[in-house]
Amino acid sequence: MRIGEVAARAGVGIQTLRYYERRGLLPKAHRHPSGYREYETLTVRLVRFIKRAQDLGFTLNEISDLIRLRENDRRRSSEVRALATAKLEDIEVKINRLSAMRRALRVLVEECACEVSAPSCPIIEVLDNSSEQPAGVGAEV
Amino acid sequence: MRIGEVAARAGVGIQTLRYYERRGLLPKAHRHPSGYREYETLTVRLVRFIKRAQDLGFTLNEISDLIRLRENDRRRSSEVRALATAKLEDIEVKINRLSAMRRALRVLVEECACEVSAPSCPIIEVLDNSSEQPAGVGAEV
DNA sequence: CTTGACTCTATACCTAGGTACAGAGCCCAT
DNA sequence: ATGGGCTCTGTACCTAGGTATAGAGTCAAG
Repeated sequence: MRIGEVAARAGVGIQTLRYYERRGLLPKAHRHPSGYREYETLTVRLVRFIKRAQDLGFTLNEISDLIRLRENDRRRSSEVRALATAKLEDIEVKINRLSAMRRALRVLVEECACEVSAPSCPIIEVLDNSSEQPAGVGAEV
Repeated sequence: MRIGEVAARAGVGIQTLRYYERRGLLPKAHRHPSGYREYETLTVRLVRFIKRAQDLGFTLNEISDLIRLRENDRRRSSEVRALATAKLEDIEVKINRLSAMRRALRVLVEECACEVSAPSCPIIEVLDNSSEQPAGVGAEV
């Protein structure tokens, strides 16, 4: 698969793929004698993963960490494990905060639905407290 | 409360607050005769909300929408409701994707814990499928 | 009544994450 | 064997979201 097809399938520009390669987010592509890059289909999924992780607020460096986690499984396991655990906590926090936002928005939608004005603003209120326990406690999905 | 205190409490720079005001994310601050801005304590929470929402992958424009939702509760309710519902769906998607990442990372942490190598990579695998369920919206990128 | 910390506006600059040329080399259907 | 459409490298440019600097005014403790 050549770069244009990967780009089309993953929904990004060609430049972006080359940029990711330079950044080390994508492995150096295998090259044809002509110099053309050749990709496996896995790459498409990898790129989609990157875009989604970005949409979840991770930076490219963080995403790089996440991706690298998969290659290292066995070797240097304590180090890898520490990183995975740290990322896991970040994710828990994000989930908690999003859950809080969801709750607030649901209240808002219901209020709008029955044309009754809100007593106070749920959106900001909820986020004040409900997000600092990254131990799978609050709001399971 | 003056701008420096708000900045310190919210954990951002002074410039950032002025920037948010210019962007319309924060309401125009009330002014002293001297020209100094005066803030209520609510502003600190509002700013923290903004930073957290950013960390969850929302742009300042999207955050602006979210903030504006609270003021509009009753009037133009169908419009507000539509926006709130749309945001709610974005949030569901994010939560689903984060949950998928969490599942994948948990697998990884457990594998590392017992020193056994992974059969395949959970991280990218999981994200392929598990994120498109909230109200049949086909994730555009 | 001065001195040091704070604030004002305006403008310039910075990083992250792309995106767009320019000029050249492939590929392949006609 | 050639023209249209790929791809290559390299460099320049762009947007979002700040961050820093300059030059001037303000506040309050000593």
